[in-house]
Amino acid sequence: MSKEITWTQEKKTSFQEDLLTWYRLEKRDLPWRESTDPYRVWVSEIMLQQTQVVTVIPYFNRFMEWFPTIEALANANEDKLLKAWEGLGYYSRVRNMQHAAKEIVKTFDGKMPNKIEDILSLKGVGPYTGGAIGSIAFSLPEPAIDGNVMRVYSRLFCLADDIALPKTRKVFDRYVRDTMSQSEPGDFNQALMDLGATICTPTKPSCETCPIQAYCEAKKTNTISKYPVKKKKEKAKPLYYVADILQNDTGAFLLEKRPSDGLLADMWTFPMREVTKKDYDRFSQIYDSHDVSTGMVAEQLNLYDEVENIKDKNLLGIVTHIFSHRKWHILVVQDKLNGLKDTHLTNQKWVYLDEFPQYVFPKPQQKMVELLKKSMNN
DNA sequence: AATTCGGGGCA
DNA sequence: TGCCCAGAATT
Repeated sequence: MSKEITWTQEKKTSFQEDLLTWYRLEKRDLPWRESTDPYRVWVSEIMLQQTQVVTVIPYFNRFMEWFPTIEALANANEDKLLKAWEGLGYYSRVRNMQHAAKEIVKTFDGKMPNKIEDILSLKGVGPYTGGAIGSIAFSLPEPAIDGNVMRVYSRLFCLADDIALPKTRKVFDRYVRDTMSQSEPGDFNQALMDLGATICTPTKPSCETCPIQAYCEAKKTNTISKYPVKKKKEKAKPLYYVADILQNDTGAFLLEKRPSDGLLADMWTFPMREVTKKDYDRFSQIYDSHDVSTGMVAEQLNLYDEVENIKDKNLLGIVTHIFSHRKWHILVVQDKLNGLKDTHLTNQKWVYLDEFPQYVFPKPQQKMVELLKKSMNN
């Protein structure tokens, strides 16, 4: 079924040397490369999942200050932990990491285990991250196959397997395992990542400066642009919401904690409710056609009866936010009367503006707060 | 095997 | 806009 690897041992060796030589010369200077301490490698690899290097750097430095050791992570306060991750996304990553840290303290004497099976047993550590930790921290000859590596190898061997399919990772595993450096697996894996990030890029790769162009089948056959093969993703499904900004007579705002599972678990937002696209459109069209810098009252537009749920509200603005699989459209409204409304829901809380930084806000909420602050300055 | 998890960088 | 990013867990 899949192609055989036809490289001689001599070719493999010289390929590895060319790649490693380039890496020693050109490798990026990154905070987590100051050492190969397993904890630092682990934290960086988790943060780097589906996240670009430039985004991770400040988060990584702060995280290491706040939680310098595995034990510190295991014992960390949950709110502080989530706060350290605020804005980074995929929040289950940090919950899983603490779960794993506790496991390491309990089962592995507080030290990252050095056997690949044990590393892979940790919550949140999959084939990629396990290979990265194993190879970089413990020099285990394990591949670390991510999007970069699949792109590089798909071109190197003209592999047309759809890299969006789960089973394709096994194909690449075989190729990388068979061609990687056994003596310096950590540098080899990191070299592939750097190559994918700086030379063998998705569009317009710099083949002229590529240290392994002589080995590249796609370069030889002038088919670079055909690789990697990847099925297109579904578009994000649009969802429509109204968010209420309510303020009590002491000036505090009502916040609501999201459920413990699902999207943005345990994070705080203004109370939101889903509305139909029809209701959303009606109101947002009106919004588009008017100056909203001073806010607008639906009531004044005789839409009182047409726009259910949002009458009596001042529209502060619209927040949109794109996740990987859905797109939120949020009408942000404020009760036009500074109401004396109260709440008895346990997942809600009255919070003053200057206390907001103590709460973990996902991006859409941060955007809504910006709208609120802007309106308060007018 | 398909879906569900955020958010930003960049043409 | 659409694509990609040092992916893993859940269903």
